[in-house]
Amino acid sequence: MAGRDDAIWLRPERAGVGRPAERSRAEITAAALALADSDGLDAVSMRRVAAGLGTGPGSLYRYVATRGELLDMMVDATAAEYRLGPPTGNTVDDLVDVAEQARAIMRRHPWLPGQLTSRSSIGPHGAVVLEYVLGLVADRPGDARAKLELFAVLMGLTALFTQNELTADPDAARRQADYLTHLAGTRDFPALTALLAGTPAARPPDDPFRTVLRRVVAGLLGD
Amino acid sequence: MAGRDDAIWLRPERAGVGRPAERSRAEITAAALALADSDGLDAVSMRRVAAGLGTGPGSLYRYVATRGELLDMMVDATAAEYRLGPPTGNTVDDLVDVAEQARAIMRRHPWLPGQLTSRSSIGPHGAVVLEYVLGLVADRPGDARAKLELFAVLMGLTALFTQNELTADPDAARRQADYLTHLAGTRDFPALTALLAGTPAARPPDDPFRTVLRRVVAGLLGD
DNA sequence: TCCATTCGCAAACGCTGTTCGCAAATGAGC
DNA sequence: GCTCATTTGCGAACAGCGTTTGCGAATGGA
Repeated sequence: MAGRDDAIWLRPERAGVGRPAERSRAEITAAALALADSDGLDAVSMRRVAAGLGTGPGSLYRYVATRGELLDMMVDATAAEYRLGPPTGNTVDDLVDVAEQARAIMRRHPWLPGQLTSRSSIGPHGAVVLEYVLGLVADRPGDARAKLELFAVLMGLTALFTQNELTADPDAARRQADYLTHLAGTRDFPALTALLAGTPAARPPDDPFRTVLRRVVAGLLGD
Repeated sequence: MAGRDDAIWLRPERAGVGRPAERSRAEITAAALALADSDGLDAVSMRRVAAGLGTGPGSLYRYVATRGELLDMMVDATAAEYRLGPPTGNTVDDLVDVAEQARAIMRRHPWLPGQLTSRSSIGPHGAVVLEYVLGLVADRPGDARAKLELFAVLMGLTALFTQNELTADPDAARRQADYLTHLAGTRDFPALTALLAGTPAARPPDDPFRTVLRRVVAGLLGD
């Protein structure tokens, strides 16, 4: 009965009785994380993770009910990398700082943005970040739904931005660029043609992420 | 030699020589789409799609180089559902209208948001939408990178919102809620506790999607 | 009619997540 | 120190997946 209908965070890691486990959730999570960071998320199969730990795939199910739970644990583990100091008092600055830390973490783990946009599970470490953000906007107006939405948009938008600049598959990007330039050769896409004809923009003046995010956050706060 | 290194949109659908194909890309896409709409995206396996067409899985590879290309075709097919009339002249309004249509389309195809945030392939129908949006901001400042980013954020954010309100897996949502209320019972999460203790907000005053999106779009346009 | 070319299809390959049954290991109670 | 309920480790297996391959059948131009 490994797979309960409770969240994995509510299930006790070790039973007080019987033969003690030889491994821990943290150990398995670390192995999966290393695999994902080096070889991509597809490399995180139960077999590969188990092999990295010197065991069989079936054994992992003593620690985890499903592969999805393992992914949830990986995501939550990255949330431990935040360094959340005391707030400055400027709510927008503090929120943008959280987002900037999020982006730095996502850059260290290129598979993370995709997980944050699809899966939205919060574990012990993620809860600390959520609590911090909720504390930042505690004295602001807005109901629970609005504040949780702020958190979701903050993280989601950061994930979208980071995912765009990482462009996981360079081959797919090239195919896409080929097709768009092909369309620009026709007469049916004048705006696209004009866009691609423009100079390649020698260098972006400054990071659009900060400025866009400032505006979005300010907008969400109702300023 | 079905799998070339060109995008599927650049590969001719039918060869001019030899035995003519019995099916078409559109036919296969329609079958896959129906399967996804009714049984979810996981139901779109090469075997199931093929079975729906009364053939074997291997036969599909005469039309498509990979399953990913089939998914790309499904996504592009949904882009045909946009109704893009002449712009009103108010750029923000027109952009928000596109996003609102996107949300309506995503609601009809619950698997779409997830695809739009992960996969970002543009086909013939998607290109029409892109062209329309680029036309809306043609006379605005900003280089190509900024405008393509605007398009990506517009669609991505809409997908995030829609995905949040669809909450694909109700079981996972319950597990998540259980855990958060559990945390609210401890003393380490005062902001979260306060949030969940608040009244359940009888009814949201108006759709947050419109207002949030207006602000984000305005922010991206530099207003 | 010939023939290059394409298509349909059945079989197979390697991989996946997950389940199951049983032997081994453990600590509590006697 | 032994018993025994309980848990763990693990090998084997299952069903399903995406994809490849080889070959007979179908086609239209020469």
